[in-house]
Amino acid sequence: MTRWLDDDEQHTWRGFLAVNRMLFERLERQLQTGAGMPHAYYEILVRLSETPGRTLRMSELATNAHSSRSRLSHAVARLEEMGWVRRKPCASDRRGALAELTDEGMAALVAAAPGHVEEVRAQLFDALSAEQVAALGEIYDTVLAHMALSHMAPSRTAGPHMTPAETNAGA
Amino acid sequence: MTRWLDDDEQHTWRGFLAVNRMLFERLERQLQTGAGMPHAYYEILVRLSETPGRTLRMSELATNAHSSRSRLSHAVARLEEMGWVRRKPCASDRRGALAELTDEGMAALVAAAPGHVEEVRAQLFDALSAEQVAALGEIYDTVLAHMALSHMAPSRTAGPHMTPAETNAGA
DNA sequence: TCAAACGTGTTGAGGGCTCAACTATTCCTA
DNA sequence: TAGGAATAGTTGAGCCCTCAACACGTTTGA
Repeated sequence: MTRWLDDDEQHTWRGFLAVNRMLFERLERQLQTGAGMPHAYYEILVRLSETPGRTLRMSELATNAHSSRSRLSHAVARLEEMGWVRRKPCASDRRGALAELTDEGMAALVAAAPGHVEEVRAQLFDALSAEQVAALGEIYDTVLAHMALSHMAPSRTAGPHMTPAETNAGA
Repeated sequence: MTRWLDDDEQHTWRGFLAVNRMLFERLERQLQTGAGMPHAYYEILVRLSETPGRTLRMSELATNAHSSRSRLSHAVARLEEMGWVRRKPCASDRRGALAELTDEGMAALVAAAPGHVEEVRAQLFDALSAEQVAALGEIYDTVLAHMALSHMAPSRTAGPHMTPAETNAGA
């Protein structure tokens, strides 16, 4: 019943896993030692910095930074301790909260950016041609569109993943 | 000085980040609720299951599963508690340790695999044509080859510690 | 031969994340 | 316009991971 991965899919999937783990490990290390923050925090600062007024509702920030509400709440608490973000009440909705990037936070981001971009370049883009970069971007767009759809469509039946080798595909 | 990302690169990079966070979030959730293990542990079980004798040296297992030694050590401790893996001394090198997949561990993997594969398919491969799958696999191969090289031939010019490099907006 | 260097694996502290439960506010509708 | 449902955000427990330090076995070279 299970639609196991064929050889091409298996190969691509293992490449995906390897690239992701290695790339993120290196990015995290670079950001942590070079700028004292994990990548998730960097992303939060970036999104705030791109917003006019450098201020966003928590929930909107969560969406932009691909974060859960809970994760963002913990993260902003930490970022507040560091003095990089400030919480403010939301005038139009008293349930809400606003997160505002402080000048110190902006400075931390400006200081972190060059080293981070260099690492992304060194690990990823330096390996790829312009055509490959474009192709990769299109593939990601396709996947994102698909994920957004499947998020609304229901019915997840049980099904399998990597073949446990010894059981053979049967497993 | 900084070689910022151009528009295509920026677009691809943001797609990469979005796909990765969403995909892993869904995979982790599926595996956790469906099989009671995080993806990192699933990967460890897979690598062991693929080895004749279902046994590997810790360091080799770490490499295969894209794990640090420390992470693997913690993980195997946990997997031992669950009864899915057993540690054994290594005869040829008394520093070493072997990790062996137990029958219970194999059963857990066989039970977990269908649901996991289905999720990978639903979230990723169902969105892509065979050509896209192949193209993606080649791109990952390229990146992996590049990463392996840059790992040995260092000379990261900017140095591991970046001085908060004053300048430039961007982010 | 034996000490220094190296390799292998473990440990514990600390931090980030998920999950579920919770408070507070706003929306919806009868 | 009250009451329930939905939304916004927070919190704490528990788990996983990283980092640095450690223990111990092996290799090397003077």
